[in-house]
Formats: sequence, structure tokens, C-alpha cells
Amino acid sequence: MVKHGVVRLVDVAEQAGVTVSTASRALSRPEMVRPETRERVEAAARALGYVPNLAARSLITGRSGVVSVIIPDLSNEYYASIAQAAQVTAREHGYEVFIADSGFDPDRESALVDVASRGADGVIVCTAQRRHTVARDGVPLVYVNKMVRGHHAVVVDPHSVLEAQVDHLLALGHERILIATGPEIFWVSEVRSLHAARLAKRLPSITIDEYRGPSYGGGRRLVDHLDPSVTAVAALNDRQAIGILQRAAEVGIRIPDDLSVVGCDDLSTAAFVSPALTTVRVPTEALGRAAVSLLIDHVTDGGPVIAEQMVGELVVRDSTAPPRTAA
Amino acid sequence: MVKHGVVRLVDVAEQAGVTVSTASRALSRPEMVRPETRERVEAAARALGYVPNLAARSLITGRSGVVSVIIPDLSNEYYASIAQAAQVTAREHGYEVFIADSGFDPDRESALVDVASRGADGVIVCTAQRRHTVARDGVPLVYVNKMVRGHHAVVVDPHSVLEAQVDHLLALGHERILIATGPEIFWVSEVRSLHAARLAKRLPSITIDEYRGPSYGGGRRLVDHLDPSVTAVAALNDRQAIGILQRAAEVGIRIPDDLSVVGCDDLSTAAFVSPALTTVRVPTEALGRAAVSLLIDHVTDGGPVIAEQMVGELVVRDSTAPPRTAA
DNA sequence: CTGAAAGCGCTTACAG
DNA sequence: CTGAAAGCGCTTACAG
Repeated sequence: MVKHGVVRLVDVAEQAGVTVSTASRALSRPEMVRPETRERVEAAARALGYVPNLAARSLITGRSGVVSVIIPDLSNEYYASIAQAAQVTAREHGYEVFIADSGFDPDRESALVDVASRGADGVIVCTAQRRHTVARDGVPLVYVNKMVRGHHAVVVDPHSVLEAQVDHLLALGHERILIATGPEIFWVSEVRSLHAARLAKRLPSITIDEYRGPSYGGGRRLVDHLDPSVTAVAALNDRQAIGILQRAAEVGIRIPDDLSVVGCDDLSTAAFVSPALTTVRVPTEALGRAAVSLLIDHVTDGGPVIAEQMVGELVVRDSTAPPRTAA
Repeated sequence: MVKHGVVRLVDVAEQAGVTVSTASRALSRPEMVRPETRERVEAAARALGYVPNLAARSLITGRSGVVSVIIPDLSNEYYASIAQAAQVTAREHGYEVFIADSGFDPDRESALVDVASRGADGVIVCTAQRRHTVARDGVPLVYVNKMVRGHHAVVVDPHSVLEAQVDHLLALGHERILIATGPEIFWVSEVRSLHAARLAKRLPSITIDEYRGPSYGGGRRLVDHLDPSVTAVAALNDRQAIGILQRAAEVGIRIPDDLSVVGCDDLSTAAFVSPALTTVRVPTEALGRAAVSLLIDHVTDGGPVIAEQMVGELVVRDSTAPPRTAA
């Protein structure tokens, strides 16, 4: 009889009439034992309800079989979707995923990376903020949503997003376009600012807002500080865009008649708000998958540092239209 | 020098001039060593960048310090919010949380419970489906969103939800009310059906729909099968309610003029759809917190089986109004 | 308060 | 193909 209902490998071995060594091989490297031995061990394991002690295995192999994914906000569909895709892909590679939530707090993020590094074979840090996070030595790490010199990363190219937004608005005939870039604590904002500045130089009617953040509140405040001559806004993301929609409705700005708004991300909410939001779809699933693939196929092998860039895709809905003054 | 940059406790001990035993105590049970010894060990640990090998610790203590939370869909805000609250609470108790996604698949859910049981000190299974899930012997388990005889559980009382919905509609003057209960594969649906049947017996103008599921699609289909005399719908959840709103808009049913709709959950989307959805707010955070508290404070101590029931709270917005024929 | 020693459950060279 | 033995890094009675 085994104590406490916990079945160990030695119990299985005894039942099968072999030693632990053989039992271990039969279970983890079946090609190394005689077929009948394997069957006997497998039968014993099944009969006893054996489940390996992961801690022991991990102690000896030095691998845990888990990948940690750290995201800023679990209840934010955007990040959840990345984490979910990562999970699916990781499982395909035989890894479990451990998802943790930093609550957008850089300090907590660092702490989590640290904790995660201890137990995991690799960690994926999904974060927008530029503030540097350092993983423990020797633990493979991939960033999602920002590029950090010397580190692997998967990002959506901010240029492609801004271009999709602005091209769409220009095509509709807008000239007085406001580009929201967000503050430079965010990696995307930094890159977006550069590109926006370049655009503004070429097209002087373009203005830039770098103060309002990527949130509903940021969008609302943007409306309250809006130059009346602006006819279109390229928002930082959908949350900000939806905040703009909300506040605009409250203060009597009609969308898209008085103001066109284009978002970014394509949250599921984007299709339900009124008017339905024109936006740039971000391939969140691809981000998650790519991060895991990079981690497993590449980082672990000590390959060169890679930064994958993906592109967004414009989704036209009802929040954009030609400017009233034109057309 | 240590090999591979991996600092073990023995390295710290050596540096501090003590044995591993003392080093171990200094770090995990500081009150057992002399203050100056502790300081010496702590200094050494800091200097060397020591981080404990969790697998080794877990092997010997028999505890992993992790709680697994299994949810059906990570990118569903409702479940994400429960998981997030669970995570916060667990951390307050010194546990890390491991969140996994079953994709609404009962088989995968079972498999995940099984995998999770190996590594975790306890598991929280957040699931709507009645189909029974069995944890490994000896691993504490708490269900969220369904009650299972003989198991700990935290749920929102379906009676309270239905009552809030129906009372609101009755107060507005509705008589021809359709109650969507959902198919009985869901635990809530089972309970909700019972209560709905009782209501229908008392108020014969109430009808019941048990075919349409708790999804956007379910809501859309519900509209396509709607008896024109119905003036109000008590939906199974917000997703279904939003599906109703969408489809109603397409087929020219005005809401709330022609039809009142009340949802359940209060997803963030609920406030943004048009018209803004009247719904019953479910305390998802409280669910997550309670599940963890139950797991840690009670299940582990072998206390009696507990099923906590919480109640929803009506949030009135714009999708409900008095029936046109009345008032 | 500290040390020497055993042991957690597994895997894996090393012999046979 | 199988067994005996060592060892992964830690914790914890047991002596001192």
C-alpha cells in the first residue's frame, strides 16, 4: 500500500516487477525498453493512477516545461488574446503556460519576471512601456509590443498602423488631421511620434497630440482639447477612440459628420460602439504565436537576436467619412 | 566561481562561512538563527544574486505555492476578471496563480484539471457546464459558476439574477415577457429553468426559451424566432442580449420602443452598445476572491463543503422601457 | 544557535 | 535491455 494515496515511480516499478530505472525509461523513453516491459510498466502506472512528480522531474532535468507570459491586464481583451494564442502554441510544443498580470505596474512587472524566471524555461513579457525590464541571467525572454536592444521581440510595426490610418483619412479628403501619439513612456508612442513628425513636416495641416494616453479617459480629454478645425483623428488605440466617440456624443460633435475617428487594435467592442469604429486590426493571435515560436525555436538554441514586425490591416466601419467642408 | 551562473544555496553558505543548513534557515526561517548570521547570509545571497530553486523546495516541502485557475475563455472579459481577482487574492496569501484556458471544451478542461493538479496546491475550475469534472484525489478544488454536490463552489445565485430581471420588467409594466434560460448543459440554465417555470405558472403571460445559448449568435437567433407579442426579454447574459440588440436593429425592431432587453453580467461592452444595455451586474471580482479564500482558508484545512452564493445587482440603462401598448 | 546527515521523487550515465 | 548508484538543490528532524 502507498501512503496518502500518492503513487510514486517506485510503486509502479514494484508493481511491474522492475526497478525504478526501468520504470522511468518505460515511461519517458519507451524506445529504450523491451515492448513487453513497457506494457507491464504502463499497465501498472495506469492501475495505480500514477502521475509524475513534476518538481522532482524538473529538479533533475533542469527544465520545468512551463513558459511564463506576463501581461499588463488580464481583463483587457487585447492582451488576453495574445496570451491565449501563446498558450495554444506553447501547448503544441509541449509547454504549459503560466499567465500573470502586472496591472500596468513596471515594478510589479519586474518582480513577476523575476519570479517567473525561477520556475519557467522562458518568459514572454507583453508590455507597452519602454522602461526596461531585465530577466534573470540565462532565462530566455521575448518581448511583445516593444523592441529592446539586444532582446528578442515581436511587435506590430507602428509605421504600418499610422500609415494605414492616415492614408485612409487622406483618401477620404481630410486635411486637418490630428494624430494622437501618446506619451513617450510607451514604446509605440516613441516610434509613432517620429513618424508623425515626419508626416507633419510634409503635410503641415497635420497636428499631433502626445498628451492623451491610450485609454477611454485619454480619448475623452482629447475631445475637450480639440482644435475645432480638426476634421479627423488618428487615435492611438481603440480604447482612446471609443473615449473620443463617447465624449463627442456628449458635447454634440457628430461622428463621422463633424469628425472622423480611426482607432487601432480592433477590439470586439469596436464593432459594437455607435457608430461602429473604423480601425486598424492588429494580429494579436499572430503576436502570441510568434512570441512562443521565437522563444522555443530560437532563443533556446541561442540564435541571433530577432525582432519580428507585423503589420495591421485597415477595417472600415462607420466612424470615418469625407469631411463636410470638402466633397 | 559557480558554474553556469546558477547560484545554489551551498554557494551562498560558503560565501557566508556557514553550512547549507544554516543558510537555509537564515533565508526561510530567520528567527531560528542569530541576527548577525542571518545578515551575513542575506548579504551573501544578495551579492551572489541567489534565487531559490523552486523545484527543489517544492520537492521537499510537498507544496508548490501555486494555485491553478482554469477558465473557459481567456479573452472573455467575464472570466478574465474572475481569474484576475483570484490572482490578486492568491498573491496576498503568498501563492502564485497559473491560469489556463479550456476553450469551453469539457475534455480539455478535465485534462487541464489533471495537469494542474500535479503542480498546484489547489485548483479553481471556472466553468458553466454541468458535465462533471473530477480533480485528482487529494488536490483541493473549488468550482466557480456551478455547484457540484460534495464540492466547494462559489456561484452567483441564478434566482437573484432572474428575479432582478423580471421584477424590473414587471415594474415597467411588461406582461409578455420572454425568459431565455439556455440549454440545460449549463448549470445556471438548469436552475434558471426551474425558477422560470415557477414564474410562468404564476404569470401565464411569461414564456420561456431554452434553445438559444449564451452567445451573440444565440441572441440573434432568438430574435428570428421571437413571438411578435413579446414586449420584453430577460436574456441569459450580456452576449446574448447584445446579439438581440444587433439582430433587432437589422430587422427593424426598435429597442426599447418595440422590445425591452435586460442582460446579465455587465460586461464593459454593455455600457457602449446602442442602446446602452440594462443588465444585472455580476460581482466577478468577488467571485474570484471568494474562490481563492475558500481554497486557502478552508479546503486546505479540510473544513466542511461550502457553496457560497452571491447576488447580482440591477443596472438600468437604455435598453428597457415601458411597453408601448401600456403606459 | 549551528552542523552533519538523511531524504523528497525523479533521471541518467555507467556497468553489466 | 536492465539494474545499482549517484545526484539534482533544497529542508528538517536530530544531535550537539
